[in-house]
Amino acid sequence: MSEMNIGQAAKQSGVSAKMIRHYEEIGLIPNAHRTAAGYRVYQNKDLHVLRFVKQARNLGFSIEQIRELLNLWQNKRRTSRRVKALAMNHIQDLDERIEGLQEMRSTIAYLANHCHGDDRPDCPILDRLAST
Amino acid sequence: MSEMNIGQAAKQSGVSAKMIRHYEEIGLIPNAHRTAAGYRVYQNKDLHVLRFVKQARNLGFSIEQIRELLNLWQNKRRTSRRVKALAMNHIQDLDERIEGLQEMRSTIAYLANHCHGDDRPDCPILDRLAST
DNA sequence: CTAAACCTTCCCATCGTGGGAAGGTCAAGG
DNA sequence: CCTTGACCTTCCCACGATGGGAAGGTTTAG
Repeated sequence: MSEMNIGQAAKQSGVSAKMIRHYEEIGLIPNAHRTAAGYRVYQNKDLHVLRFVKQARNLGFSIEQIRELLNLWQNKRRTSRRVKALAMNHIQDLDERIEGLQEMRSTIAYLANHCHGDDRPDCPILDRLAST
Repeated sequence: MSEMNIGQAAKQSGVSAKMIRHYEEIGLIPNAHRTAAGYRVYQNKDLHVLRFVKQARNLGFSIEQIRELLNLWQNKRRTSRRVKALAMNHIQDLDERIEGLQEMRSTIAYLANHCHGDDRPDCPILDRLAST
C-alpha cells in the first residue's frame, strides 16, 4: 500500500485533501507526482512530510514557521540551535497570546461575578462596556 | 464639538475609520448621517456606540456577540441574566482557547528543554514532529 | 487659486480552512 | 459494453477582523 490517491493520503496523515492541495500550491510541500490522468499520487515518504506538517500545526506553528522547520528537518547540517530558537520564539508568541486572553478572561469574570444575572436590567458588564 | 467627520470620530473612539465604515456596512452600527457632499457625520451618541464596540472588542467579544450586547444595552427591558449568560459563554470560549494554547506551550517547552540548542543537528523537537 | 488634508467607494491581502460547482476518471456489477 | 457511484481535478467563494491602497471628490487654510 505504498501508492495512494489524495483521499487515502488525507486519511493516513490527518491533513484534509483540501489542505494538502493548498500546501502544495503555496510550496510548503513538494508537488505530488501525477498519474497519466492527472491524479496526485502519494508514497510513504510523502505521508511523513504531511504528518510532520500536521504535528507542527497541532503545536500552533504558523505555515511560515513550518516551512523553516521542514527545511531544518531535511537539512542534515542543521544546528539544533536554530530549531530551538524557532521553538522559543513560538513559545514567546504563545505566552503573549495566553496572557492577552487571560486578561480578558479575568476582566469579564470579575464583571460577571458582580452581575446579578436575574430579571433586573442593571448590569455591570454593560456599564463597563459603556464607560468612558 | 458635537458634529464631526469620520476621522475625528475614529480618534475619539479608538476605532479606525476603516473599521467604522465596515461596522456600518455589516449593520453592527446604524448608518451615519451624511452631509450634502456625502461625508459621514458623527455626534456624541454615535461616539458612545463606537466606544462600546471598542471596549467589547478589547474584551475579545466577537462581532456577533457585540451585536447582541448592543441590542441588550439599548433594550431597557433586558434582563441581566441574558447579559451574564452571554458573558459566561465568552468566558467558556476563552478558557478553551487558553487551555489549547497552554497545552501547545507546555509540549513545546518540554521539547525545547530537552534540546541541546548547540551546533549538533540532533533535536527532540524535530524528532517529535516527525514521529508517527 | 492652489495645495494639503480630508473624505468617498472599490478592490485586494492577510491566515488557515472549508464549501461547492463543473467536469474528468476509475472500478465494480449488470 | 454501459451505467453508477466514488473518486479525482481546477476554480471560485466564504469566513472574521483588519489593513493597504488606488482613483476620485470636498473642504479649508494660505
